[in-house]
Amino acid sequence: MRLWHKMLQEKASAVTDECMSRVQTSVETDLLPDQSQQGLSSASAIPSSSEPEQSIENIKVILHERELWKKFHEVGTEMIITKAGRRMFPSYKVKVTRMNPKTKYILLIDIVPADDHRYKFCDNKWMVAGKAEPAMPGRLYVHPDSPATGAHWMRQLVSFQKLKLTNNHLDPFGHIILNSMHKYQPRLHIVKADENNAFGSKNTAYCTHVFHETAFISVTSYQNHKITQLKIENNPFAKGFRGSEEGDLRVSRLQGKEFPVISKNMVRQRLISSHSHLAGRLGAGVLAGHSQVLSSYQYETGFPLPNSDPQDPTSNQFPQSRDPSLLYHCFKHRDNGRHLELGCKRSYLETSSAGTEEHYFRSAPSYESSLLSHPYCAEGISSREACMYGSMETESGAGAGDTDDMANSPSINCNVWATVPPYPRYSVEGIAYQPFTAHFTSAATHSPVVPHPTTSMVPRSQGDLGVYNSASVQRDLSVIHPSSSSSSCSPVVPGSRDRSGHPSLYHKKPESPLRPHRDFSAYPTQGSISIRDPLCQYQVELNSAGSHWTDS
DNA sequence: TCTGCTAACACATTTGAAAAGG
DNA sequence: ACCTTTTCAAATGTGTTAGCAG
Repeated sequence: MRLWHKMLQEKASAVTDECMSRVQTSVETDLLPDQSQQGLSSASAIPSSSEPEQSIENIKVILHERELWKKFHEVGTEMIITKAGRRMFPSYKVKVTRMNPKTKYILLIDIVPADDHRYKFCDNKWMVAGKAEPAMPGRLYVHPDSPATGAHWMRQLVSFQKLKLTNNHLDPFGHIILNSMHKYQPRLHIVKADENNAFGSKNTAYCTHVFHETAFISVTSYQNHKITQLKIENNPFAKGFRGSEEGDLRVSRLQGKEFPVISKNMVRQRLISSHSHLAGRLGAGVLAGHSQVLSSYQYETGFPLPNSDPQDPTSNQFPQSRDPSLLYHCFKHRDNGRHLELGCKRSYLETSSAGTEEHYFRSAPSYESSLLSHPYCAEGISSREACMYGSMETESGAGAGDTDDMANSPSINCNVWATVPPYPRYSVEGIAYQPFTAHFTSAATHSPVVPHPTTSMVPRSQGDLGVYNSASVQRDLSVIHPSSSSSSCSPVVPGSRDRSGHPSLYHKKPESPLRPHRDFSAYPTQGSISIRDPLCQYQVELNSAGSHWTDS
């Protein structure tokens, strides 16, 4: 952690003292009564007296369908990840207010590890099963409407429902890559577009909002039957699995039987439930109790109750990004009873430790700064689908669990776009921000990690998808703070320029129209990235020594 | 044997183009 | 000719399941 802190300081070296002094690090969970009644969770930054009323830290974000999220969260949200990519459900939707109606903003989401553990579903509970796998490339999902004016964002719900999760490390579609059986925390970033409708320059202000009820464990198949039932009950696409009250009639219908059939998963779940339930209450006679439990649907929740605060911030210290390579993508895209073993070391609940929101906010490092250290340009964006930015950059030597340094870190939360490489040892080379279809070879030259899809690989235009890998996303944004919701913001640091003299690393021409349907593309502009070609994927490799997730 | 992953499957919803109507 | 509404097929999203692999 000390190394991590040092690196942050190095990163901040390019930032003026004035900038540092103006850093807005404190954020506040703000759940308004009326919003609570609406089932909305809001997160807003503490307003800065020196900032205009509609400055970025005043933006309020309300999580849509918060009650539904809480339902899942109380049971232990699981999100299916597949090779082809799977949507999240509940989908991430927010209501944004207090934006400057005329200012243009870019909304994006990233999903960062919530801790450095690998989990397994044991005894109907999520338990730590070991150390986490190396983090996947930290991709960002940029809302397809970005950039858009505050009036646009506030007009209606902002939906990220088309965000997809995958476990394919070589995913060519720009989906967010996750490891199965790991816990993750989605985060929303609101970035103020600069004068060029871009962000990435030093003077880019942004804020980050985290709703802890959106945390989830990624799985390739559902582990907790309660989650399955919640999904079936609430997801329209799963209506086909809604049977009668028993919920199994469809299964029997599919199998041409006249009686309900208990699926394997349900049997597993019920056995697990009965095992734990009876073991706890009866201590014996498990077999005798099975039939009763099978019919009574008594399940134990795998996640701790809300009050137990499984997303405790102090439990979320974990190494940051692990892979040195940085990738930019942008291309168009059409869019068991076996768990009864008792070898679990400690429960998922136990991995959390007590912590306060105050602690979280005060100790929050500047993990956003590097997220924004890579260029984004929405020029030419014309896709209804989102752009995704990802990073495979990693940090070696950064350890998990060093909470003290984190808590004691002074104003390192300088939320401005880095104008120099986040870390001296990293450098962007071999700029490959070229239309994928036209510069395949060139891009491939610089990107040995992610395969370069040809146009033939791209499904028909169900969605135009841009993928951007943001350096340091994993590294600097990985520590999740478990308040009911939280946010952190930054002020604008005016007058800054990137190394190439451009006002920003990512930019969009001011005249670029805002359309409902957009195509995303990116192109290099002397070290900056912009988006132009709807059928492209861009990759940039950071020149950095390989790093590994270490415990140091 | 245990555990996790994948592909195929059936069903429901969404999407978008074509047809119909005003 | 233009616009709106309706229709319908294809695409997409979903959980389940059997089988495979380490």
